[in-house]
Amino acid sequence: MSEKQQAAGTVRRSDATRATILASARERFAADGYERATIRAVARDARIDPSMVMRYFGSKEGLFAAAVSIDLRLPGPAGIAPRELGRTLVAHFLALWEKDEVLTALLRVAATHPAAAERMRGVLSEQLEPVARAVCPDPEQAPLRASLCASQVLGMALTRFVLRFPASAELGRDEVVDWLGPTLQRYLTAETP
Amino acid sequence: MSEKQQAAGTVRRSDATRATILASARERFAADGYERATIRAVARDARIDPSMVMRYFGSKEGLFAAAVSIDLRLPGPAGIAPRELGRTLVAHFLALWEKDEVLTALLRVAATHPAAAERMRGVLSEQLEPVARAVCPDPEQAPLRASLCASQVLGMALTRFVLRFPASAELGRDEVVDWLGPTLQRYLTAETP
DNA sequence: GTCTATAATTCGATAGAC
DNA sequence: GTCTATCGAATTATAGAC
Repeated sequence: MSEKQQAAGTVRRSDATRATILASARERFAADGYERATIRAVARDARIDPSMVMRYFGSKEGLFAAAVSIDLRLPGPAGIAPRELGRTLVAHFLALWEKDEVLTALLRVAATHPAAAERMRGVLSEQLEPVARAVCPDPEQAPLRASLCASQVLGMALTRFVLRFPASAELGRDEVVDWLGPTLQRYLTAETP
Repeated sequence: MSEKQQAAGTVRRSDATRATILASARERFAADGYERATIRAVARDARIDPSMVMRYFGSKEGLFAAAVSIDLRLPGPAGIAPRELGRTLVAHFLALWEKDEVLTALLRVAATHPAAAERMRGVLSEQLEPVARAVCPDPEQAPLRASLCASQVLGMALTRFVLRFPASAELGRDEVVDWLGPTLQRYLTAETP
């Protein structure tokens, strides 16, 4: 509280710098993963001094945590036609992945960074499980149903945005929805096979 | 050809050392990814000197290439009941993932290592596309059908073996086959949605 | 074949001038 | 707030003794 007061809504120079650093960090983490995304490279992209990154975020871990902080805000099952739930979820996830590089960064880093994997697990299951709990035949199966949906959504994200399989990357958004929608629909609502 | 002759079938000391190094390398790459799997750590696991790894494999790249060299040997579509193709493929992939850590290592490294991603693309699509070409309605769609199958298979491998989502990791093999089998079946044989 | 020593980089993080 | 200089540690890779 000994800091200088800051009126709400104003833009300090430091806020712009922070935002620039975070944008560069997301790009680097999404492109290279955790280890190869160096603070020096992030700083170079943001055209500032590497020591500024440390000043603002304390450490590389702090930078990563700030860069991938996000709120998915999946739509609740209310207001969606039950038969369209699978397609709606796929379309929503697709939009989230393409909006920025936060999820791509999180996925790529999660492959080798335990804390990021934990974060991915929390982000997805905490958002998907409520949906599954609301619509699947047995609410106790919500974690199972949600994890099945996650496996297909993350698998498509992996082949499309991370591994860049041509046939996956070149699919139109509508085609992805048409193919994966029924899969998620079944994972959520079908009786146990 | 100036090397000492080696009768086929005998086991040199160096062959045992090579095999030990490769086993340790697979474990480390599977657990830590490319950057954090250091030659020193591999050597320590194999209880040999780090310089021996360089002597045998020339470089870290060479070690990785040798550690993940594998032949999937997917069963051809011949001899499988067409209606059981999806389930058969899922069961076969599951067995391959659990046989050793080669595929887990390849997947984890592929997230940040372009050469590994290229290898994963080749390994999977070259094995899956022929199957898809033989059974899908329009052979021209084989790459598309194969990439859809890959997205679901790799997605399950990701959540089960790499990110270790509890609900995915605790699934029994039969449950995985029951849930994913129909998905692959549809990706391979369904009419374009 | 095996090991020691070390070269050559590169990284995260810190100290401190301005 | 910004930058220079640098520390200490870790890495891959090489040279060479034994």
